[in-house]
Amino acid sequence: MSTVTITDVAKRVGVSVATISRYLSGFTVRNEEKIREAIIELNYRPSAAARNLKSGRTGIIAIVVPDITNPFFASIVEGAESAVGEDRMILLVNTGDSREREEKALSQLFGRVDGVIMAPLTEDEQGPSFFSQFGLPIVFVDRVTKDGEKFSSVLTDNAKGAQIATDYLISQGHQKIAMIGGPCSTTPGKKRADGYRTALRAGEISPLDEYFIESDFSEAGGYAAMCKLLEIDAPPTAVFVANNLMTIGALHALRDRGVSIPREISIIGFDDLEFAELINPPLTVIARDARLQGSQAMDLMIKHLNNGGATPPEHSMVDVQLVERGSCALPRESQKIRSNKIDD
Amino acid sequence: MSTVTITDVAKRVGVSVATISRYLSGFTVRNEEKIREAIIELNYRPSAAARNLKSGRTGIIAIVVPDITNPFFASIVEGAESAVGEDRMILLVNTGDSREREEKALSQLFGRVDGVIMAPLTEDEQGPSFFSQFGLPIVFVDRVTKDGEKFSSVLTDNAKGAQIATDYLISQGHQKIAMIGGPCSTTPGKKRADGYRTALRAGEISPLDEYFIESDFSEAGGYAAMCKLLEIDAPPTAVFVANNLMTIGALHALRDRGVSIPREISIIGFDDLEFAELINPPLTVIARDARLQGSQAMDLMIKHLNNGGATPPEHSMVDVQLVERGSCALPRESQKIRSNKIDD
DNA sequence: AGGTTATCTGCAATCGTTATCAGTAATGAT
DNA sequence: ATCATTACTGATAACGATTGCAGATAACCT
Repeated sequence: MSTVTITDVAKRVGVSVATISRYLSGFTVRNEEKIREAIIELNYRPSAAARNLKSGRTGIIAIVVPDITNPFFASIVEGAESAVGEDRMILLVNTGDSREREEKALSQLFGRVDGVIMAPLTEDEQGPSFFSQFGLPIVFVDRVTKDGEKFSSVLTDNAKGAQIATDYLISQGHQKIAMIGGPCSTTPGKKRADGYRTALRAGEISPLDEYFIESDFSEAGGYAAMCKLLEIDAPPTAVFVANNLMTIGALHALRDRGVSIPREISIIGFDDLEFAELINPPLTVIARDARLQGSQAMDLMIKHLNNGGATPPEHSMVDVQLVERGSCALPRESQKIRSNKIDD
Repeated sequence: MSTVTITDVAKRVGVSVATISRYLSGFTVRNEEKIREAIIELNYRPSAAARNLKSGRTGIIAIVVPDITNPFFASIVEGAESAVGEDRMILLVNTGDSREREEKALSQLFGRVDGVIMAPLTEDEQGPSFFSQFGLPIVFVDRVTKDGEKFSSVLTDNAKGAQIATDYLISQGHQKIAMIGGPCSTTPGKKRADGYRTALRAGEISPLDEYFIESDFSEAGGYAAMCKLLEIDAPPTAVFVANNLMTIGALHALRDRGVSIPREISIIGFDDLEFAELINPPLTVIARDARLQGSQAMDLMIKHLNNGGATPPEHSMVDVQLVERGSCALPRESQKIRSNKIDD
């Protein structure tokens, strides 16, 4: 039924396939009217496969993210989608934080897409030219890898964000400031930890190993990390949590143990949440425009493709800002927690 | 560089392209070892485009959703992704609630994908065989259209969910029960409104027009609707909100006006939220397994494709359940609100 | 009308793969 | 040694579109 080819249209009109093809490509041809009619009557749609084969272009850009249910990545995807334009589409790959799937996806993507926008799982672990081997144009978003220099990227100012968060806590009088971080093998994990330590040192507080927990950017990880922090002899009076999912986990942990925010502990998250104002107290966060990151990545990719893949890598940086709400306050109650713990 | 074809491999090994092709398809050939080596050395990857052209299959399944940043749809996508299997991939289209983009996507998808899993925007408005015209296998998820009978679908038991929610409010003693609904042109919008009314009648409460607001499933819509409800002379003592985004909006509205939940008003949402336990009070909702809906839809699609597209449409239904938390209570304070309003 | 452009046209090659078909080599049976 | 069977191979025609080339038609000028 739906196997109408350009030949069928040509026969119907009584011209050669070349003429139909030219009509489709926008050239002026003699029987435009009849061709238009024939196409509609036959319900002809050009075969994408055949076009790809001839042109080598697919009109599809892949976007590879670790977890689409993370609102941050969903926003990146939405941003990319909004910038993709009329004549291209997005192919989504959700790697589910599996490196194996990430690699398989990349190799399957070859030939199916014109380019890949991706948030890679880790910086290290792969060889230095791991991503080059696939022969695909890549734009990294949110995270880079060792061969980051070879490809364009759109990052957040992670270090700055972490620094602002930590500074803010210091300015409120906190000294015992903990951090629940992401994997240091990832760009945001590493940079945010750096920013945290830089701010501490600038505030003449020496970073304690005990107060830094390297977690995994997941809700469960945030939960576990917060529990661990609460069990320390001298628990922190404030915690900076390095991403949204871990923040949710941390909040759950605090809620389950009945720890009051910000009376007993102050908390600041990285990445805003749709419901940050709705929780009690409203959550103070470091926010950034994820949609913008996605659309910028797409812009970079399209620019690259439209230039025949001849553009040099470009690196862009999205700004962060502090959104003050109610989850941080003076550390006046910190003694109380400590004495409680000593009773155990 | 990356233009290594099957011919190159054949030359290298000293056999014909046919042999290489057969090797790739799993037949036993004489020089397996040499072929394997040559493929690796040359970094040969079969052209997806050429294969598509020959076979007519792309190995790609599209998933079309109105809004990927809605956690519900993100979960559907994740579920579908998890069930897609080794040899297929997912192409995501985010229509942004635009019917124009939905239609354009569908026509662009033809030939690029083997099938489409979609949550259509509206049931009506399009002609009865609108979706048939594209000649694509479709599985509807969450929503159906007029030609729903022709295609498989995976729906939620929307009416039942709405009924349970309303019953629950009635059982707590509420009489003035409002609903913030979705567009009645959509399946969930219509069915949930039906369930709400059915439950009211069963409880011998006659549905008031004033208490039913047809909104648009968006956060802003939920906000506006809740504001409207609060301005009624005899405002409701309980509200059933028909989806997650509108619930967020409604909560924001209540918060902005300082209305206390559940003291002054009880609220129950449709679709659970990651943070439902974190808000104050924890939100009572009707929950369902969105991931499961996604994976079931994918299963149906794959089954259909593997049978050569010869399977009859199947319709499956995902169950709902009440998750009691703290946002609903007895309507004891309702008089107070009313008297306030009379003062105006 | 005749000659020169300017437009448009059809033919056929091409993209990289798979499937068909006829053919060759190896094996086994007699 | 002959023939039948099996197991593999290579040449080639598709798949459906695009494009360079050469030829045809139309338009334009004197």
